Amino acid sequence: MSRYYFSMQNLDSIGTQIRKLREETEMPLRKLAALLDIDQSTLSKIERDERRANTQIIDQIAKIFKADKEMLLIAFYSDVVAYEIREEKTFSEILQVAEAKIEYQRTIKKNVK
Amino acid sequence: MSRYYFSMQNLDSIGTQIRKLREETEMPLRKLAALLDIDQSTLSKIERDERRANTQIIDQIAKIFKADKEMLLIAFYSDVVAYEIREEKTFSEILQVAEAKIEYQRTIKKNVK
DNA sequence: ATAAATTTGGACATTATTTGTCAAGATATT
DNA sequence: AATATCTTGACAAATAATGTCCAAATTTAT
Repeated sequence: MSRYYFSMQNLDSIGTQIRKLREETEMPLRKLAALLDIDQSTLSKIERDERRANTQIIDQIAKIFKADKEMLLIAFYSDVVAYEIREEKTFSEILQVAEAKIEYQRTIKKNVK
Repeated sequence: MSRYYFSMQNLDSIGTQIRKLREETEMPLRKLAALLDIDQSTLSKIERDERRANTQIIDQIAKIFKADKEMLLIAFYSDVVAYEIREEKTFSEILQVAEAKIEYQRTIKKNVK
């Protein structure tokens, strides 16, 4: 159902979600960093939202913990978006217009094909 | 009324909006660039969405053309956001979660004060 | 309580991205 | 055709992101 993520939405940052997945399986940060082929200090910072993850890491995390990749990507991108406009009092309007723009751009693309 | 921007929403990019404002007053690009203290080639690129504007430029544009600064800022930020997630099929969920996160972060801030 | 394992913080070099600037080419206007 | 306007691409400089290391701090196990 299309409102699944809306009703079940998880407001944890992507970093917190990664940390929770890792801790649920009692995997040391050091080991997960090795699996992801990144420095452990980098992973530490990602889990505490001091550094950005990226989609490649999200992808691997989903596989390693058999987690819902789409949900993780939503967490990741919503962090990025929220960070960008968090200080704007019109954040809600900004998001509405952004959505309309994306939809609009897609209808154009379809008609061009 | 709070849904003003929603119903009146302008889906032109910030670049297009700047160009329209400039052309309405028949001001040469060269001259506007001088007022903004940027290179004319940079302004040309901003108007065609090849380079990003910034809030300082938006601010000056609003003053120069006596335009609605808030509307321009919405156009600017919505461009940024739309660009970031335009390829994601879950863009709508991403925006919903981003909004919820910002609201959530603000309630926290208020309670901490 | 101490040792061992784990996580964090900060410095630094490397790489990538953004920004400013210029000059020549293209387009439009007079 | 000359002039004014705008666009394009190249390049350097500034800024930001990323990778890497290691020591300090914290947590866990013995």
